[in-house]
Amino acid sequence: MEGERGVPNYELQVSFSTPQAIHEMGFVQFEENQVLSFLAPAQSSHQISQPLNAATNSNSTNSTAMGFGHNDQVGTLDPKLVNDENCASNANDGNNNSWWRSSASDKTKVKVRRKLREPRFCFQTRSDVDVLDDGYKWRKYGQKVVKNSLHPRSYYRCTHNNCRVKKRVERLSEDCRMVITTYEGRHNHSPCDDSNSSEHECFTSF
DNA sequence: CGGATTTGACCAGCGC
DNA sequence: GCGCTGGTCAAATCCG
Repeated sequence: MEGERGVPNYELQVSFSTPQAIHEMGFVQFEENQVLSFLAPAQSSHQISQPLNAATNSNSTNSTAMGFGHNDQVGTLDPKLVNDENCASNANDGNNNSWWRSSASDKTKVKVRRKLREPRFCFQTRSDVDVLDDGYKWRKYGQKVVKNSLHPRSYYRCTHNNCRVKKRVERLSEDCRMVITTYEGRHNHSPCDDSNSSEHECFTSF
């Protein structure tokens, strides 16, 4: 399903929380109240780096990958979530690499899991494929029909060891070609080279 | 056969 | 307290 590595024709909308930049670039506000996005010209996806620099020059340039460092959350999160992250991130760091599937089925771990919230970043893309080739390898671990959406939401995790980055992918009900990708967390590794496409160059430049 | 995906069940959080 | 919803788990299934 994740499969089609072919020639996706992305039209990128990257979500930021810098209203100024959004305004200047003619960004379009995205559904999550504090998450904003811009629309890059179709078939010229690489131009994304330009607005990205403008929007992210204050931080994240040393980010190893599109992990959107903790500093990058720039208000895309509601205070509660931020609070949770602050509380939970320490406990999260340095865990073993199989924190989500540790056969331990004790409820306490589940509880802890629920509290963990990483910085989130939203993309809105126009694409025929659900999963953008961002250079990372993802494993699908769930799919859910969400309310007010005609399309199911898919849940992915980065397959790299010790990397807990997750992403959600869903299509807009109003426009089934629009794909909303929400990244959660930060990659602690470089993108894998299993893709020779250049798309992930622009993604990883975040 | 091993890894990836699907899918139903379970659970926590939230609003009423 | 209860029901709804989103997020995750894990067994079953699929696929290369």
